[in-house]
Amino acid sequence: MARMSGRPPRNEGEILQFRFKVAQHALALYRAEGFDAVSMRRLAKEVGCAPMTLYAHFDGKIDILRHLWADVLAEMAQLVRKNMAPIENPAARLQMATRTFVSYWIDHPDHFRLVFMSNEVVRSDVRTFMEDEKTLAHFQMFSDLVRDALPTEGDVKAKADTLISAMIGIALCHNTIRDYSWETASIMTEQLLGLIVGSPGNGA
Amino acid sequence: MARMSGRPPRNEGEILQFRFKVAQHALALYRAEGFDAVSMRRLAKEVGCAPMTLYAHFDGKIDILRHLWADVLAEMAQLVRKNMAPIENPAARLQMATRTFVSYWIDHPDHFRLVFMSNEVVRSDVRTFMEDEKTLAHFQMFSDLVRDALPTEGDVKAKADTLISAMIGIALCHNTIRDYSWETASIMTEQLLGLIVGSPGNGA
DNA sequence: TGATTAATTGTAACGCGTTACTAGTAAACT
DNA sequence: AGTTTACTAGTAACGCGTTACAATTAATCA
Repeated sequence: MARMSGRPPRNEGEILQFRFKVAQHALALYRAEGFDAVSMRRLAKEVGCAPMTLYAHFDGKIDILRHLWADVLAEMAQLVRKNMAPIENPAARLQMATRTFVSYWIDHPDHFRLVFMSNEVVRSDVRTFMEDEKTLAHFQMFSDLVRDALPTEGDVKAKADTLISAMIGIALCHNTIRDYSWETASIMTEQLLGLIVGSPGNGA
Repeated sequence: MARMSGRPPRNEGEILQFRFKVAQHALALYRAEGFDAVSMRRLAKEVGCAPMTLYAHFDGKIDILRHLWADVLAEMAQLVRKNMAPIENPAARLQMATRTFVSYWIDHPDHFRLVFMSNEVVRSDVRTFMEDEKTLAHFQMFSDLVRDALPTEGDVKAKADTLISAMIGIALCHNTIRDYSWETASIMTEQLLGLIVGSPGNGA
């Protein structure tokens, strides 16, 4: 066994190149015509391959959507950084970051739906989100902000994670549960910031 | 115009009866075989009507899913109340409620997906969630808990809403973004409770 | 050249949510 | 009875994600 003849396996560079090409088209499609336009059949037509070829290169649709997540998250992170740029004070920086983060997802419910509400993600153990370190860094950013804003160190990771989850939760509630008359998002973020920089509370 | 002949419109009671019957079957289907089993065609077969008849009585699938939301939320609220029952101290009651709430959605990711991640909900102005006051009361419960646990009054609504959003956010993050190594849910809820009863901070 | 193997294509199918439209039935009227 | 009207059943269609499988093309060997 282990014959040496026949067509050789595809170059690894070519594999990545095709995946990138598909991701590009998917992104363009999403940006131009929205979420519903990004279908496997449509995407294949756009790329110029047969619909079933996509399944040879991706595990399924969510495997393609992950690239869109990364793009949207990058856009969001860039906006946060831009709004923070002129601010010096650490607490004020954290405040601006938090406000921008929440506002972004409320102002772009379609993006929120894409990133945080793509169904079929809950089940299955397939890795879903962090395809590379860049995406992870967008979350890490808040850890740094919290660290800088805290008067005393300790609980940085816990507070940052709680902050992130809560921010996403605020966006989720505003975007989905519309009948309930929520308090303003800005008021809620203010509450959250009180949680971070406020009580000395627990810790060593 | 306005002829008096012909078959009279359906009795309002019959309308509600049919809707209730469908909701019952949908619920049984969901409880027995999970989310994916609740399809329009399958549900119609279960009810004993043609698939298209459902569309004469409901706006679409999400209009049926709303009844499942109500049921799941009721189950959750009942569990919260049961766990709170033996506790007297207001702060401890709030703590138990918060923990139970978050744990419920983490322990039942399928329920979470059903209630908070049903797609197609974001768009359109159709009322989505609160079909009756009972569902709303499950959220109101936390307002009462917060009020009782607060040393001084003020900001009850804001703190309760922030708490609810944050709890849901924690569950969402745990259920969807698995690659990121989140802090424990219990630690996060503890952080949140610090937000409520902790800092005297803002307010009158 | 022909053989071998990888990759792609094509076609069909399944069930899904949803829309449109036609035919049929049920209950009131004259 | 016959007519009018409200409702239901039925059928077909569209595009969707996905699986399965046969047919085809492409690239490397001997």
